[in-house]
Amino acid sequence: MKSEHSVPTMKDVAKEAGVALGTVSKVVNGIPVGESYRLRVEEAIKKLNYQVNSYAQGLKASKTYTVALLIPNTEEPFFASLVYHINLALLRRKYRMLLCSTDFDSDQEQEYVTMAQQNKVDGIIGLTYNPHLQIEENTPFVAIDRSMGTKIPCVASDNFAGGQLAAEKLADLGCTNVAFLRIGSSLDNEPNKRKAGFENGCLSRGLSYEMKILNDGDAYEEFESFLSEHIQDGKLSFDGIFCVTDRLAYLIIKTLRKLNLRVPEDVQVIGFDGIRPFQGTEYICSTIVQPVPEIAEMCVNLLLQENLSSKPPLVCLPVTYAYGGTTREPDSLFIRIS
Amino acid sequence: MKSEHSVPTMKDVAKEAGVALGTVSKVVNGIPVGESYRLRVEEAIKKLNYQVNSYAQGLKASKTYTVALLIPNTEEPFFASLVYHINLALLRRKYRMLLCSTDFDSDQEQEYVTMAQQNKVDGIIGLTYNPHLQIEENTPFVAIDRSMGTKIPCVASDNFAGGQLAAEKLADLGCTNVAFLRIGSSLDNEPNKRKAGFENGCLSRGLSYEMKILNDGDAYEEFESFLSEHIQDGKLSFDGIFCVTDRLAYLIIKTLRKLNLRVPEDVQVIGFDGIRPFQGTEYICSTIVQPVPEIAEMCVNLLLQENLSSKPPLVCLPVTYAYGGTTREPDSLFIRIS
DNA sequence: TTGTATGCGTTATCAT
DNA sequence: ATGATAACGCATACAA
Repeated sequence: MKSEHSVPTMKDVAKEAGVALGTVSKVVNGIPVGESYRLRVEEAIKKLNYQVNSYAQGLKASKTYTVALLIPNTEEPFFASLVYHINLALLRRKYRMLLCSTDFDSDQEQEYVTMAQQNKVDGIIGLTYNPHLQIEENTPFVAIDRSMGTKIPCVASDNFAGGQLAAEKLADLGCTNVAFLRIGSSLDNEPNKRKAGFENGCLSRGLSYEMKILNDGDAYEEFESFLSEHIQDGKLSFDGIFCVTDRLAYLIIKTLRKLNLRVPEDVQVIGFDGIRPFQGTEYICSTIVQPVPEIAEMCVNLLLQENLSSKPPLVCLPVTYAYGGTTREPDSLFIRIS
Repeated sequence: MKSEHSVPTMKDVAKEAGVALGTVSKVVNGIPVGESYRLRVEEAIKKLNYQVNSYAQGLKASKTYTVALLIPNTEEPFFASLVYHINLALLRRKYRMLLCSTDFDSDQEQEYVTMAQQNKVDGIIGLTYNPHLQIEENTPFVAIDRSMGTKIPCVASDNFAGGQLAAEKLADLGCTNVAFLRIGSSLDNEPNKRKAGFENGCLSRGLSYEMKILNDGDAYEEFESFLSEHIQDGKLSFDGIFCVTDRLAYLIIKTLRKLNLRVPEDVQVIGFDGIRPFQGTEYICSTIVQPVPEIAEMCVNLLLQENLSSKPPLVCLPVTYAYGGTTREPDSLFIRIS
């Protein structure tokens, strides 16, 4: 007999329960049905250990309750956190998540978009770098950190405000001469606004500042020489540094210590992202924290929202400052202020 | 007309190319077909921007090229790395990955197994904690770090050897009196063998050792008092500590420094896992490195292997020691030895 | 209210 | 070699 070897189908359940196929379908989908029928069907389902086949469902309904997430990787802590929170936000809504690691590769990004569409996903969330990414009109797409035209909503932190906040914090903490260090994609994306925000903050608070901006290919060593050049008699000419990411801040702090500069006594450092080495531990440095859970929630909401017409082109979520050991203690700050 | 609004199907392509449905299917699947037909079909596919529907394929073939990964979360660095490498290993084989974050919750673990089976996944890879996880016979399953019976292969690092290696390294580095600190699941899983391996290593190298073992619920502070109790005149009675994970090592190192003990001068610390704060940066501490890429590859290989009969019950992969700043410099070691 | 029949997009088995 | 047709498992419009 067939049903012995293969997984049971609705037909098997119907036969077992002695009812019609449609009745089983209704029971499965919670559509009202005669009490006695329902019981018999439920019993049969348990007996056969029946489970609906999502693929048949998806084919029928052309709705698959699946969303693809395109992200460079899951090892870099910020990405890892994003993946986790988006996964949770989706699972809460009974959606499944197809994870696609793109490794920053434009071709892979395009490939996975195609793959996702073959899979008839209900939507795609993407943190991508390919400036020419082709997306079918009929596949909802939400971008993270990069605007891809008015038809595609973009969700990001308020990077400009974050830059401003960093400048203001450094000013509050007593800095007068600061630097902005940046390395990363030269692509026009949202995180690039951190620079403008920082400049703006420096100007409004009367901080004198300098910038050192590298591109992705450039050697990190350029930062080392930049810093060395600004040391005179063992003293750095900056008393505050804003790094575009916590990752860079981490490296810069190591370099500063190698140069016999104390952090935060000689120079205070603020990063951006809000990375912790492990879950539940302290921040790796003083930092502007991105609201990752909120970003995740917003992406999923926008993606699954029915009325596509009212989708905003850009959503910026508020960031916060957090102490992480590389700026003056918050306590000493209170003393100074009061 | 219909094909204007919905996505094109094979039928649309057939009509466009003026050939039969079956012919299109053959072209799509690379089955030989008359040259002129093939060209016409390919042209029609491009013109309509046709893509095969994986859901219809999956329904027909009851093979979906999808694998589910059950893991507590993707934020903890070790899990994040595992997710990344498993994702790559699957994508290399043209398999898709369904990510399920379980948050260490037994009910969620069971729920996602059921969900995955409904999705007719071709297999499940799981790093789970539910001791009673029910898995359908016909769904291939590979476990990470925990044996779940002889029918389910388990892939793990060689945790016993790792524990041994830690003891041997500490001995090589000049330690004579060491401690083993552990916190974590009391469940019977592979990482628990680190303790036995360490004891074994200590015995064979004549190290005297002490153990402090906490369970998941216990307060971290117990380690602090344990360490405090072992300080006399500002000196710790251990010169080496092996922590069951890098995470714990990280916390312990912070505590040691708070107690005015220098690492590695006063006490050397070795962790386990091989965590880096960011991709491409140095290890967070001296550590026993788990071969994550190899674990990932092995899981995927075992899962997709055809002959289910020859699946080994337990595969242990070799670990390595890596210097990470919390043991004596490898250079000074060479000098000492030579 | 319950049962029956059709179609979702593909693949594969047949005749042609 | 090509084209028609059935079947995969489910949902639903429709008939009973």
